[in-house]
Amino acid sequence: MKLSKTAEYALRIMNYMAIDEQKLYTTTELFENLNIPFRYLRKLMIKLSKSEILTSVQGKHGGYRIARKSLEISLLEIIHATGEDPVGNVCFFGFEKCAFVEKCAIHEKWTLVRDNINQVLSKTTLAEIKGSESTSFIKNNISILT
Amino acid sequence: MKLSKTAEYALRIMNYMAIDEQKLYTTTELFENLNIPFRYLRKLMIKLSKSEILTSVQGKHGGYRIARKSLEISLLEIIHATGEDPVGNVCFFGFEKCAFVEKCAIHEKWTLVRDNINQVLSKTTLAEIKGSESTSFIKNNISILT
DNA sequence: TTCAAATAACACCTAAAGGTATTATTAATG
DNA sequence: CATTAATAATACCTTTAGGTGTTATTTGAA
Ligand code: SF4
Ligand code: SF4
Repeated sequence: MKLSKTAEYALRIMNYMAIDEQKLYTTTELFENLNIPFRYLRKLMIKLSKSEILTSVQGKHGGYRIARKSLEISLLEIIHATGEDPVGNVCFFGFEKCAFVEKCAIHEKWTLVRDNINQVLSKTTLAEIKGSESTSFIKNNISILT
Repeated sequence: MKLSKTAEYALRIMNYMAIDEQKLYTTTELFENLNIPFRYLRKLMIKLSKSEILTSVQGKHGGYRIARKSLEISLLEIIHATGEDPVGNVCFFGFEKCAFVEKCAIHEKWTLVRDNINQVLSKTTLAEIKGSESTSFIKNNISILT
């Protein structure tokens, strides 16, 4: 189970910003800590700021601040803010309409798998997983502004 | 949880061919029943035939036959035959190396999700899910040879 | 009132998955 | 031995996710 890069990035961002919900974070600070391509990060921040989970402040000394109640939102909602749906409600074989006359033997099993994913993502809140200063990220890679 | 199109196609193919493990199936027959783009299907069949889960017979009256023990292989192995790995063993946030000093709160939960997917895909055999003549596919869409 | 430091907007580029097209090869059969 | 019906091989096209580049706008402060 791999989430899309974009979803992973959004989760990194929110997880990091949740450390201090008062603070205004600049894209540069996020870039230096989260190892996300700089310009892609900017684009993503703009997208996320349009979706109620964080707000932007323009101008000098501007930045982004996590929305008040973002700590109580689920990981699934964060992913949804990127415009994706990692769970879906699709056929195991990818058929548009069920192709079998009767349900095939994998149908229920697969439904349980999807339910499991859905549960974890929709019941886990940002507050539960957020990092802290002491568990801050290790910069694995050299980050260079492009 | 959506598998890739290619993985879904491979599963459709194997599931269908498992109905009669003796039979030699032509690409045309598969195309007419599985709603997979014709030329993409051909390419995929060649790929699958190189991976021990099915064998090809060339020439007139040729086709593909499911490998003897394919009924006992897992769904995961079928997906692997397409060159993909739907489970992975990656960080929830997509970090290459773990970015936290200590494991974050989502790590274990996400490991369980991946384990669940892995269990279902690796423990379910083709024999368990295979269709039969009576539960054959309904052709939802008009299929046109291109 | 100008400068600097931030976000916003828009357009473009790249890589990978998915899908097509064409030609070559194989082998049964009249 | 030519025909035909199948797979094999190779190359190319299309769409989309991911990533870059450039210019405009906002706003605090020298
Ligand atoms: S019964 Fe089988 S074919 Fe039908 S929707 Fe479920 S998984 Fe797909
Ligand atoms: S502990 Fe957290 S950051 Fe580290 S590998 Fe696990 S999910 Fe990723």
